[in-house]
Amino acid sequence: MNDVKPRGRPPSTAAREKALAAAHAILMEEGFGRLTVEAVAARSGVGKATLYRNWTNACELAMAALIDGVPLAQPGGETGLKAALTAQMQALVQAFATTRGRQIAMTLAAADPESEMTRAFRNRVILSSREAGRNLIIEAARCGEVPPPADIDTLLDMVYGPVFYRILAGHQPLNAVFAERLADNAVTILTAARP
Amino acid sequence: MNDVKPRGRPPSTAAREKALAAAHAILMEEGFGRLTVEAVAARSGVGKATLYRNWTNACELAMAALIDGVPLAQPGGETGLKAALTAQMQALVQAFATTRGRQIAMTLAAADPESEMTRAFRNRVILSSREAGRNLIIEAARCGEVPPPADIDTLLDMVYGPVFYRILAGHQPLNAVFAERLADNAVTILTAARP
Amino acid sequence: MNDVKPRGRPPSTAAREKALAAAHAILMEEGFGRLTVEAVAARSGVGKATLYRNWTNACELAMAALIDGVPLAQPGGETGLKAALTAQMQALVQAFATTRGRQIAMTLAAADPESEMTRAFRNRVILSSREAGRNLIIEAARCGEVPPPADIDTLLDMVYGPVFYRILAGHQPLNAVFAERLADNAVTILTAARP
Amino acid sequence: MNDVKPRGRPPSTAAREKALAAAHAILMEEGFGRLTVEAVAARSGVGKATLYRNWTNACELAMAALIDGVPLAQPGGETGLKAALTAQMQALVQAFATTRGRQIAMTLAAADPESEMTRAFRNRVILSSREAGRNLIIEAARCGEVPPPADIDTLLDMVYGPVFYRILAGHQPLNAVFAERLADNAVTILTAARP
DNA sequence: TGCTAAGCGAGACGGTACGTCCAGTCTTTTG
DNA sequence: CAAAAGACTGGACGTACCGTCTCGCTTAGCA
Repeated sequence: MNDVKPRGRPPSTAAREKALAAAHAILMEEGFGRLTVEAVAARSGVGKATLYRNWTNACELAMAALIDGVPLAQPGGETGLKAALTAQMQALVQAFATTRGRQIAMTLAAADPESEMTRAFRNRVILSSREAGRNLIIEAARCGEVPPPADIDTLLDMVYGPVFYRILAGHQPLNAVFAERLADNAVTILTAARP
Repeated sequence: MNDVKPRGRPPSTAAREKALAAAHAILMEEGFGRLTVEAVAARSGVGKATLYRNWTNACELAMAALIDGVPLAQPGGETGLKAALTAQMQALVQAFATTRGRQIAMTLAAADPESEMTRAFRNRVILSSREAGRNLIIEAARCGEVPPPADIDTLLDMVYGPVFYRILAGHQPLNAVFAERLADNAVTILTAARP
Repeated sequence: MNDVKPRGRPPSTAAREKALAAAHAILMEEGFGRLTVEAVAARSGVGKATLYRNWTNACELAMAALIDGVPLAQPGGETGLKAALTAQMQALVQAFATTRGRQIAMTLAAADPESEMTRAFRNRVILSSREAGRNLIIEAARCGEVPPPADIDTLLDMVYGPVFYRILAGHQPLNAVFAERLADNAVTILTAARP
Repeated sequence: MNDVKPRGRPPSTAAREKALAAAHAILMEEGFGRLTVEAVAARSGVGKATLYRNWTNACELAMAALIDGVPLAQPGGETGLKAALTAQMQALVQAFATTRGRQIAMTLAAADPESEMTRAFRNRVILSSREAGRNLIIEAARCGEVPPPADIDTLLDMVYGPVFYRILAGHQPLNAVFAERLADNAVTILTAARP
């Protein structure tokens, strides 16, 4: 077993929470560029050393702050793949068509791609909706609503990738119509699979 | 007309070129995080003041350095939309499946979205391939090869967005098969338009 | 002979005058620390190259600007060495108990002591009053009013040095009483010379 | 009382000492003009921020470096005001007839006259010898060696001012004979007081 | 109850880069 | 051909954060 009681004062969860709250507030109010370790320390009242004890740099702290609060698409009672996918995409687009969306993209771009925290952030924030979509499609295929997809990963990227593409490039708006069209086209690809 | 001869010493194109070359080298050798104005000045022998006279910050300098050197998809003599699109996507994926790809994504994420330079960078580096794809599709529709697309913007985002999605999230590799599948699915959507 | 007609556009005395005027204004309004070549160029409309053609650096330009305008003690019709010396010292103290006094001290301290311009500045601005005092004393000795001084240079330094000492150290004010006491003590030293 | 324990890491005296030593070395080897904050940081290994935490600019740093190391005139066992004063003046002249003398004058001229550090510098470096001289004279008057001086401040300025005058203007050398003559004249003024 | 280990805030430390200012030089066009 | 205009390299400025390191003070489990 590995539950040897550690000696000494235990790490303070209060400090972690205050730090995350301050980081989140700075991200929303001032943006990723202002999210410095020093600023979080000053705003939260947590010492810099404590921050470095919990996160290796400001970027990881940002990711930790952003992980909480991304609303997971609740299943919903939609009937039919198209309706369910459309609902999920609209929720996603709404969640990312905000300040937070761009902050998330910037954070991910700046993060060390090898880091453990980056992996967790990707899975929890970027790819969780993609996995939800995968489940919808697999379920629909299991029910015989659509044929089993040939390359589901590419398909998923074609549904979820455009959202981040528009956040990054900003050439077109993120809105409900866009979400619907993405879902539509996904179903088109699925059903047009050669029999 | 507004072609009054400017007085004083004209800006040195040599300085600009040296700066861009140094910036490009740093980007490729050390990454976007090391592209500081100071480093470019030191490496290029160009004064910091001259750099600030030409670009407002290191990020714009990075964009300027990245604008040159992105290979535009040459038209190619492919016959048929699917072949042409596949060829273009494979070239794009090859171009971005490198260090440069991630650097470009990071640069764009870090850039001020309102800046003039950012707009130019987006158009020249991120969206130029998208416009090439648009031309391919419009031409195919004009020839009657496919029906005229209902929402070509969403369709284009579904083709080009996934490339940047994979660069950013890194959950799946960028390779030729992926490029082909994207092109395939795009044609599927186009041809499946309601009869 | 050396009067070969110079070819080309003759040096502009107007440029020199504008430069000196601007330098003087900056010295009085903003102080010696703000007297940069760039500031003089900007304020006077004279090109930097022209300034460097006429003065080797900002400090020399400052000295040139300060040379003009120091009021030479007019002989005055005072009778008697003590009265004449007192009058002269009071005029001097009045002239240096201003912004200009401190600027002059700073300029001299910052100047290259070997430079030609520094020598001229010293002679015209710092030492001219000392020479006037020397003349007063020599004249008085010639008239038999006082014995011929043993070491007139030390005596002169004891009269004029304290003025700059107080400017530099600022431990005591420069005023008319001080000027009078200096003159008194000088006469005391002169008359107390052992016969 | 006001002895609240300071929180946080205490300032490092080692850093201060290293900085002062480096500043002093630069002053002596390269002169006041080369005493930049950057140079002190580079030479001492102390961070720039630490320097700015302790001194507001390079000039104050220079003054701090010059304060230490000015040899205070040791009382000496001279008998008689004239001998004592001569000895003190000769020591002073010897101390200032070096590179240091001019550096000190330049530093004082360049300093902000209002600053706390400037005041300390003046008192410790410029005026300390003057106060020593004041004590000699007061003591001699107390012993009945000379009459009590009418205006001791002016007298002191006439003794010590000429030293800085010669440093600044450089029209005459600083040497032992000059020191002796200053002391002589001072005693002459003192003893010639109205009977 | 006291000991001891570890986390805590605060804040100074050596650094790196920032963006600005100015020095002094060089290269244009204008008078 | 000199003056003016102004861009150039170079270097110091003073600031902001970085990530590390003492400090003195909790806050716990262990003795």
